Amino acid sequence: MSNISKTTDWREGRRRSARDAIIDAAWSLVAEEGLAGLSLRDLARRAGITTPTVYSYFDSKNAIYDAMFAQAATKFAKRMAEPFGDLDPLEVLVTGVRRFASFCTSDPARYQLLFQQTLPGFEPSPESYAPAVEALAHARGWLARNGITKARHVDLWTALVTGLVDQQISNDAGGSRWTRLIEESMAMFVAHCQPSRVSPNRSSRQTPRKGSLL
Amino acid sequence: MSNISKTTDWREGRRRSARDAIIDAAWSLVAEEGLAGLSLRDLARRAGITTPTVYSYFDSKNAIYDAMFAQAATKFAKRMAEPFGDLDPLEVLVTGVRRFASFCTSDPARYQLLFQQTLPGFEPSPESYAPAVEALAHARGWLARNGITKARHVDLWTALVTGLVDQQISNDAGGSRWTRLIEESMAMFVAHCQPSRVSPNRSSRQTPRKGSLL
DNA sequence: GTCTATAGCTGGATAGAC
DNA sequence: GTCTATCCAGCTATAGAC
Repeated sequence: MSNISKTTDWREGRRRSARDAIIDAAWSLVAEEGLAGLSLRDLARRAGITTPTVYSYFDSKNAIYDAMFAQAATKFAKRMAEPFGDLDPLEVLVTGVRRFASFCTSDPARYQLLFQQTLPGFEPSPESYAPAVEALAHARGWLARNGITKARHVDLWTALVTGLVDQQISNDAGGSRWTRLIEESMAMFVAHCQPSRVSPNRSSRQTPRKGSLL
Repeated sequence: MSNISKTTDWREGRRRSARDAIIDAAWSLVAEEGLAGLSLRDLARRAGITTPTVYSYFDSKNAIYDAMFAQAATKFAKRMAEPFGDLDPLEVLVTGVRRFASFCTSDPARYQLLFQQTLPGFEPSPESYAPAVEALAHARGWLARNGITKARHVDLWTALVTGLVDQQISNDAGGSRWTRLIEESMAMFVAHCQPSRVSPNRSSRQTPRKGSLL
């Protein structure tokens, strides 16, 4: 099918892993200096190359941030898409939120890049952004399994979940003061959205699904 | 009581208003350029002075941030301390959270400075920080009026409230997509904390108050 | 592709005249 | 207190040899 020679593939592969090595160095740097503290000098030094060499792989500093965003969004999507096995709807929701929280708290700089728009002058390209929306569609699926499809309730859920994660990262880094509230808060939330629910099956959907996933 | 001459008072007043003018210029700048985009050159230009003159009022750039923090924290404390008139406990809570959200969303840069620890290399001095904790004590009072005093519930409440505000600022600036959920979310929260409550009075406190306010 | 060298700019902060 | 002039450090990005 392809007429690309083995040599070209090989070079492409090398180029790719060199790019990845730079991105890896970038992540380790922002973990220490903060997301905004990324300088191309330090980055080059840590990657074992010089500043101009960085420019042979990335057009600009923002292109580096964009590659970091794309990598993070892809990992995020994969993590959210992992199957749950045989769990009932509420357990799916709780486990999913735990996953989300674990993903976020394990690397605050990554969380800041992905979910807080706080980097001056940077916004991700549509290609980099795409996996992130895909991942959020999964979250909607978790809610839908609990019969929760109203936009108002989805918004309330995003506020609750991001609030827990945000407080955890900002005020108890490394601990579990807020993440341990996940189960209780999800029970509260589901009980609020399904006031008359008796059994945890899908019998009493509040709104008909249109074209939503799951 | 004081032996300070009128002249000295006058000069002190002038010095003070000059400081205030610089801080005002700083707020208008960060509203446009973002909190991290504050440069002393631009600040001086906007304040109608030159860079060295800024240094005759503030020792460093961080001292300017600290003065901004102090001013914001003081305004915050005053806003939170305003009386509520004759409201029942739940109305007090809802009104208080609305106040908090209104304060936060009306100036995102101020919110970022006060509540998100995102400025590289800056942390407020204890003096500047003091009014902020005072204000949070008021919030505890709103909760206590609803019989909510458990640390776990207070944490859940802070996550919920900051999550709503955060989503509002990040994803619907200028709108009300999340702030309009305040009443519903507070009802959900209070119902969860007071599962057996029948009437909205203070009859069924869950935990005895120790030395808490109100 | 990788280097040395450096351009070009902006930042915070200071010296010293007035 | 306010200015002009300037220092020095850091940054992104590029030119050009190899």
